[in-house]
Amino acid sequence: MTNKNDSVPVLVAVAWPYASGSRHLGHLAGAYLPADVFARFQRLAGNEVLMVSGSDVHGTPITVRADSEGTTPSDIVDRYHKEFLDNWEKLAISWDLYTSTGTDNHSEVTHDVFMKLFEKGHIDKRSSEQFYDEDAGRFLPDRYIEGVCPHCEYPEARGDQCENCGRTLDPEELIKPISKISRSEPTLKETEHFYLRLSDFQEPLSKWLSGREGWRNHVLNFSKGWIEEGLHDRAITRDLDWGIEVPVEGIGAGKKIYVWFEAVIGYLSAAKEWSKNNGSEDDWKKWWTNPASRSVYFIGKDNIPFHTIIWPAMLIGYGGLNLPSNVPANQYVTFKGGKASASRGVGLTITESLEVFEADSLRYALAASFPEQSDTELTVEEICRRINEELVATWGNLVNRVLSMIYNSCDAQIPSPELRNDEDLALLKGIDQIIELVAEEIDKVELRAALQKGMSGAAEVNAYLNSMEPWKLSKTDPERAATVLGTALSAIAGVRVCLAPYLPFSTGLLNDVLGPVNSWRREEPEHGKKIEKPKPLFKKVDKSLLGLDD
RNA sequence: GGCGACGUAGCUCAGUUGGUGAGAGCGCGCGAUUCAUAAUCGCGAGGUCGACAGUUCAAGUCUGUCCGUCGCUACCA
Repeated sequence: MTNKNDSVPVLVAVAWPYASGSRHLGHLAGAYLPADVFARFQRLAGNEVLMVSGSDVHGTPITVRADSEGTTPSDIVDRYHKEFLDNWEKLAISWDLYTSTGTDNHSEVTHDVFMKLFEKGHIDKRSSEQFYDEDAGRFLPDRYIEGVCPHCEYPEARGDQCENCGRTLDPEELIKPISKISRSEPTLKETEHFYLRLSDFQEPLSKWLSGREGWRNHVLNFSKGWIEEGLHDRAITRDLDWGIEVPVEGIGAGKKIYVWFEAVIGYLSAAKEWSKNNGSEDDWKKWWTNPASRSVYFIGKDNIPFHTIIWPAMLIGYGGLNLPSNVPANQYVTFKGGKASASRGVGLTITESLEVFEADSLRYALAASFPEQSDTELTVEEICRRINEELVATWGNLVNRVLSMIYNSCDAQIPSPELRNDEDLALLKGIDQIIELVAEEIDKVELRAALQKGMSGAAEVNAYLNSMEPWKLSKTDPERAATVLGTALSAIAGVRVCLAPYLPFSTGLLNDVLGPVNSWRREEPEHGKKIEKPKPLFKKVDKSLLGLDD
């Protein structure tokens, strides 16, 4: 296992939340929370973690939303960026930097990557025809064009897809296309765009992917499938007002870098921004150019090709930067069988959830259901059940019963470890083994199994107490009772280490008694120390008060 | 339509490269216990591993077909 002597830099790269609307529990369970658990563990294991992300502030859905609300894209972005920051604070997501793609730094880094790929010939310029709105004086994104669907004759099909029959469309296929902006008929007009020559990277990517070990099967299969179908060059500029400027003269006004190209660069630009903020401009290289560094990308499965194909292609083209060590993409959390979606009202948003659940309780319930291998069905009922029947009953109650007994029958003093017998030591040995096993699981990003393993430690301590019956010993053999309770408290200190990455708030509540968790091992409680009258770590959820129709 | 995945106890899910009688948590039943947020501990019932066919000495695990569910299909990212 890792320790201080062979500390490894670990880049924890987290999907950039799209500032087009509230994020929901699927996003939280899919990317942000697993990343936080992983990062917290790596820090405790003594590794140098850099965990970065930020709000993705560009892209069509944001402009669409702004238009429909009669406001500006930056208003939309500000609103949701603020909401996200509030979400992260309430959940204690431990970013080293949470920024946005709207910074000057991000533009500069994006331009640098663009120009390097351009100079190396991996980006070239091509002409194509696109719909142009004469009245509005602008080119139209596909979804700004409406018309009659050629398949089902639905009258309000969008240029990218018909909502009625579900087929994907090209805008040229629409019968009687009209611009959503001016309601006039758009005309096809020639426009020039830059393309990323993904086809240049077919071979190196294929080779790179076939050497990946320890990756999740669905991630590898999906990525290899993409490559086998053949990689197509993709346009990386758009005729838009909202986005990052194209850093080349003479391509024409009103062109911006397409958001999929610049958003992934955020991982790099955020690392550089963090470096500048923290004094040493070159610190980012520790995670990006040092071959011993690990970079782990936490994303949902819908983002897989961008992180296993496109971003690696850009990195290979750029040269000298680390490719992803692992992309443990999660599957979906589903609600009533369907993918969570805030816009369609499926499932809860993070903000809504935090209004009814304590942060640690929510973190526990989601972590216990991380969709690591397959889509996982989640309901409000299930979240309550996880909290009340597992978290509170097994762990919260364990802490409370032990502290209460120490408070009531040991003079509120942490007992001495001196008189421990073989049974006591066997319990602690078992807990220490669990701590090691949990470390292995988390390091493999098997976070759900690791949490269950940690909770099994709490069950072992409960079993130990039931067998020792310190509440009886306190009447017949107070000294032995104290030893048992001291042993149980020490075991709790061990279990707490396992749960610390998952439950930062309630772990912190024990700091007064046990001291802070500073490393990945059980610390013996300070005997003789006085404790306060214990309070429960968690509140039970009263389902009847929730009033939620999931 | 094409591609990817999923379909294992009432529920949510695990099941490395095919190999002793199929697992966990919760729920349920019985018993123990009463220190603790009516919490805990022990035991138990419960599954022809979606269907059919095939490969093999041996398949939940490989192959094919079918049924069902979900997602993607490149201008959402």
